[in-house]
Amino acid sequence: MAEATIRDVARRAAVSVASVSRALNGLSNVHPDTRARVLAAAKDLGYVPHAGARSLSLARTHAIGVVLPDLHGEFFSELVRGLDREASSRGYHLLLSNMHDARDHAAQALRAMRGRVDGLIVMAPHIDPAAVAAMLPASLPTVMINSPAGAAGTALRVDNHGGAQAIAHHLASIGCKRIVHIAGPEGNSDATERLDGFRAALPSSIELLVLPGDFTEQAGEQAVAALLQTDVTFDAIFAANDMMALGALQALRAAGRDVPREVAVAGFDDVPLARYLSLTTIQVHMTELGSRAAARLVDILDGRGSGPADELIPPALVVRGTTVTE
Amino acid sequence: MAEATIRDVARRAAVSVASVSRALNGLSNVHPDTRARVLAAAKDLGYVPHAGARSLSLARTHAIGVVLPDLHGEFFSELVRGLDREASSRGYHLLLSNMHDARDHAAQALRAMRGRVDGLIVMAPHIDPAAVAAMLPASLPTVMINSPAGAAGTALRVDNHGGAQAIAHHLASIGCKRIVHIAGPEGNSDATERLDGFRAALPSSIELLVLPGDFTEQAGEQAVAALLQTDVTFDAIFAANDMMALGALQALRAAGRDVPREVAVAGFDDVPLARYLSLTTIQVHMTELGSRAAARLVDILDGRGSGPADELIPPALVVRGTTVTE
DNA sequence: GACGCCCGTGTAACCGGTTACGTAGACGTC
DNA sequence: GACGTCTACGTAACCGGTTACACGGGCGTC
Repeated sequence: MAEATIRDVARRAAVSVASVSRALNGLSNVHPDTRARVLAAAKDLGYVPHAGARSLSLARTHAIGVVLPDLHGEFFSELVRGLDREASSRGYHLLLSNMHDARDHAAQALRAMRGRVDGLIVMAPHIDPAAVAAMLPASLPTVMINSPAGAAGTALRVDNHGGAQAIAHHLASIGCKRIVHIAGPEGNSDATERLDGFRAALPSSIELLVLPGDFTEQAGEQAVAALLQTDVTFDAIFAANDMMALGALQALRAAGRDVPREVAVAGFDDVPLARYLSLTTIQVHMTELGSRAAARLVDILDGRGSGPADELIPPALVVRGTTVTE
Repeated sequence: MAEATIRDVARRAAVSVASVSRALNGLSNVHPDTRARVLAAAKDLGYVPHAGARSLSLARTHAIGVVLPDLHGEFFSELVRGLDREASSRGYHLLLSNMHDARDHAAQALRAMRGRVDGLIVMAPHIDPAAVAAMLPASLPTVMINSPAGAAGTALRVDNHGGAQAIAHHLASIGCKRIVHIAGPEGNSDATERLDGFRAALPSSIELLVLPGDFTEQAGEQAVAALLQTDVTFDAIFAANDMMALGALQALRAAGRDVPREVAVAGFDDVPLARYLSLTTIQVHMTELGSRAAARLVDILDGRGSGPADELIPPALVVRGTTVTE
């Protein structure tokens, strides 16, 4: 049951631990015979190096910490897939840690990473960047994903502003005049950037009504259902994310409104569902965002460090059946 | 830049490292004054314990390794969400490692876990359980998810057999006579169990045609498209998973076949998309599977070990618009 | 044959924590 | 005042690797 240690191997091969270490790590200054004896002994004992001990003496864990908020569905899996793909191909593991609601719990989570990982990838669109920076264990290189502008360390961000602009231009081009925006959670930087970008690109001839939301499908549905009870008229809905747009679609369908003829609908993210339900949206390639972030961090860790320059991931407008007839 | 160590704290508080350790870990035999001095020193220096060193001396990492095959979309995120929820609530982190295709790469991945984690959660429906057992670093408690029957250690499995039976009964009850099954990848235990269960529950009066597949949407679409070119007739399709069922739906729609009137379609998994596209399927609650697996493992690790008894997660039939008119 | 060099190997310090064990001092008891 | 006990604390070993440094022996050179 007890695992063999390097000393057990040394004993069995009748050499010192130093030689075992050298032989196993492929250093050159080991006599072929010795190496063979060591390899044989290691095999006999089923020896597997203890990664923890190794990390301690090398000061290198070959793991990167990933701290994410409570993401839903595809968004999460695509991001993690991208992170994992890049990390594992470059010899790193991923240590996952969800940063739930509470602020101090988050600090806790970040601190716990010290000595466990070589670097951090943090996504915290709902937390003030300065606060995040303060929580980071110094000396852990960090790449931020979609954090509010001006965050510490390297940052990769989706171009929310540009994406929302693209939607604005698109809706304007198909002749919408009275647009409803369903916003994301208060204080969420993705949400506010989308609204800002949208507002900035909208011709003054177009009316804009902003409703509160929280990124959930339910919020989108309820907001639109409530709106339909009033006598407010509108010919387009732009939701701050796809799930709310889908909720909006359901409410419209339930009320018998024709999409896109009476009301055009657009979202943001391009979750896989969007394709099925033919939702016009902004494609945010989460997999790529993930792999770019991991690549960036690993570059830094391996000393190929490209400075702290930020990177903006350009999103693409995907026009589908909820804004134009097919 | 360099992080403070426990010895730095000791120096600053003018006590020994032992006292620092005791004070920080809340042991009782420390004088209040000493504890206060230590706490102050630690705070001044921004001291954060080095988890790696701690693990080494305690022989406890408080991390659990998660080794999964290349899962897609919701399936992955739901499972990980369940794992994470349970693990983090009980003080454990998740160390992710995708087990891609290659067999020896998998062994590598598993071995690399030694000294990094306290236990493993492994999902390997495509690998022979004996082979997996051989790859496991002895002494790492392991919980298998959906592995072929008879795997080592504790195992949690979705009741594929029972789920497929439910589909068989359902299709029979709505009068289907000639059913096409689109199978999963060769050698995948989920896939074969589903087919076996289905076949076993099908009355002999019903014809069954089995087509090969690989769990991808494309495979489902192509299989059905090809089938439609022939003069084979059928009134139902049961795909081994939802994604293939969705592919099948597209092929049918493209060919103008009426679902469910001409052809009933059913899948397996109940991915979120299934609800939107109104696909009849078997609900596999991945989140629960994940949290149950994590709970099981943590119980073992914390000594609350409930033996190696296996657990079967019962799936539920969800009847929707692709088999009955709404 | 003395010297220097290189190769292969072993000894022991080190990474940063935890903790068994020893001990000094305060206190109580007879 | 000798002795036992208890409390608070320090010393050093230990977890399992890596590696700087020392060293012994074989070999070539003058």
